Amino acid sequence: MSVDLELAPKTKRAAGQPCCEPVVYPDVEREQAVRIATVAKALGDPIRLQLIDVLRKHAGKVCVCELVPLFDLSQPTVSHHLKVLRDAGLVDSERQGLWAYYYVIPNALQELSAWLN
Amino acid sequence: MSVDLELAPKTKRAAGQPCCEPVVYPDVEREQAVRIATVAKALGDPIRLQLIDVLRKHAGKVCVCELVPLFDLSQPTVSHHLKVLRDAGLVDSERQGLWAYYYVIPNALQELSAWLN
DNA sequence: CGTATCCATTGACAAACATCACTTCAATAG
DNA sequence: CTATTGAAGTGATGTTTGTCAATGGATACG
Repeated sequence: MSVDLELAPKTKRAAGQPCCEPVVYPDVEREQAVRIATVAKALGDPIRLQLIDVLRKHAGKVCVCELVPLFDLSQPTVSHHLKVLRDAGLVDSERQGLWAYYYVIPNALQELSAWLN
Repeated sequence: MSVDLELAPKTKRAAGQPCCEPVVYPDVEREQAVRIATVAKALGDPIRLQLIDVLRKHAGKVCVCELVPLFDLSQPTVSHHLKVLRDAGLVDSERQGLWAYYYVIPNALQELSAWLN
């Protein structure tokens, strides 16, 4: 992110004076923040976090029919969470006949991870 | 997380047979998932992500009056986001006279970061 | 005192979200 | 072709979220 803002000095001031200098926020940072926050938001549900966890641990493609019984949720609800993860760019799926196999998109978590470290 | 589940083999099967073996989901994992998802959820808004970013970059305590002008938001809204971050255990604040200074709680992001890596 | 300032809280409201029952679609089996 | 099955889509519903205007509480200043 590298928000290189010179924040105003944190000193007390006389009444009537403005607290801080006006600060301009760079738009570039904002776009990156939106991207990272989108990923974080998708992970911000325990079910989805566990879905990603299972998919990552399995290191391959996992059938939806194996994912549904892991949770105490209806099949459409699990399907909905998978769609949220797909819309956020974290997973993708592949159909083989009746079955649908999901997998984590490589490096999808990288920008968030890099920002955290 | 280490979800050590033996997922059912992803082989096709005859009609009338159940798709997967019943799988039990361990409760311990669930609690950790809830904790990590709580942190991720708090970061799942661009404003809050930028707030955390500024607080981390500044490596100290930052006055609210310096944070508000960074965003095109009303002061109560910024205050609300700071409260969400505090409720999630990511930041804490300290009052000095009229001013309130926020800072990132050390290691608050560690469990999420560790899970991602 | 009285007034100004910083910040949090409240109330309100539209938008987004999580969930389920129901339905639809595609593909396979018989 | 028909019936069955896996998975996605729809509609409805109750909850949560993001935002602001208005208010309140505490502190500093004169």
